[in-house]
Amino acid sequence: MSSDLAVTWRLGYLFKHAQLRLAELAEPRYAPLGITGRQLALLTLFGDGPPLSQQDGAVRLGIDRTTMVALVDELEDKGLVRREVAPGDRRKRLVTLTGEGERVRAAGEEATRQAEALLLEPLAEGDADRLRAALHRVVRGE
Amino acid sequence: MSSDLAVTWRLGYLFKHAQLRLAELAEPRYAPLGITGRQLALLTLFGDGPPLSQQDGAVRLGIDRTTMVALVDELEDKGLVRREVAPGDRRKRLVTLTGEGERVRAAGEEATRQAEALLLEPLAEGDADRLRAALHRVVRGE
DNA sequence: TATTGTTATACTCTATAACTATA
DNA sequence: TATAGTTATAGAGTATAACAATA
Repeated sequence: MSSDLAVTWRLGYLFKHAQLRLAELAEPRYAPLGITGRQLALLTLFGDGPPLSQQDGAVRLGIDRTTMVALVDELEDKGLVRREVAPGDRRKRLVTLTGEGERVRAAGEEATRQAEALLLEPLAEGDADRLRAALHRVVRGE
Repeated sequence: MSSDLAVTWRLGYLFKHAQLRLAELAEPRYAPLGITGRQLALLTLFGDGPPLSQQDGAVRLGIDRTTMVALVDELEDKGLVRREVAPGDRRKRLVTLTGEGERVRAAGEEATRQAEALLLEPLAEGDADRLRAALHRVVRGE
């Protein structure tokens, strides 16, 4: 199957295939909740900490603000989030979770924990923690 | 910028952004060679070990065989690879590198080493090796 | 019948440009 | 003038279906 060619040790290959395997494990667990992994990422983002505008959220996720519009539309259509005009700046729309959105977020995060645990199963516990910490440092660039 | 919200510790987020940062570092180094990262991945795959058919290569990279057709077309148009009918099975096309393809592959792999080194710069050397090994085990699922 | 390569087609994801409203 | 949100549109990247050649 994946053999052991030089290409399988390149970071680009490893990041891509780690992502593919994680999606295989996670998406079937999100499906019963009626959401995709990307939609859950938004629920996690907007459900955590002080309310963010769409623009703020887009920057944090590394996506374009026009992409954010479509994603928020999807969640609003499902009744999982609300747009609210920001007090103090009427150009901004703060995105907050509805009760149902909060419920789906909690269930989705439990599904995420399960999928991540399965993905990391081949690693000893300390190695799993070190993997996550190393990725976090690399992504932050410090 | 990337702050320290819960979402930034999810593996899905970390894999995606690690990939984005790597691409930012690598693509400018590939550009002078006239290739993209994906094209270099093919040169690395087909330049390593015994000749592979398009189908074999597609399976190893985790892409569809119809996608492979288009990618090989690109490299063939640039004169970097050749298609050869497989001796013993006239349905198969073995993909091999031209002299120029081999030259570009070598230069590209040096560029990859530089980009990976920059990405992993925040980590101690042992941690970098452990990151790569942990990803490899996770991707192989064992 | 099954597999490999190919083509045509469609779908997903994303970004760019241009617009409205607000600052 | 600049920023936030929106819409329309276009470009990657990818997959599905159907076909020809070969096994």
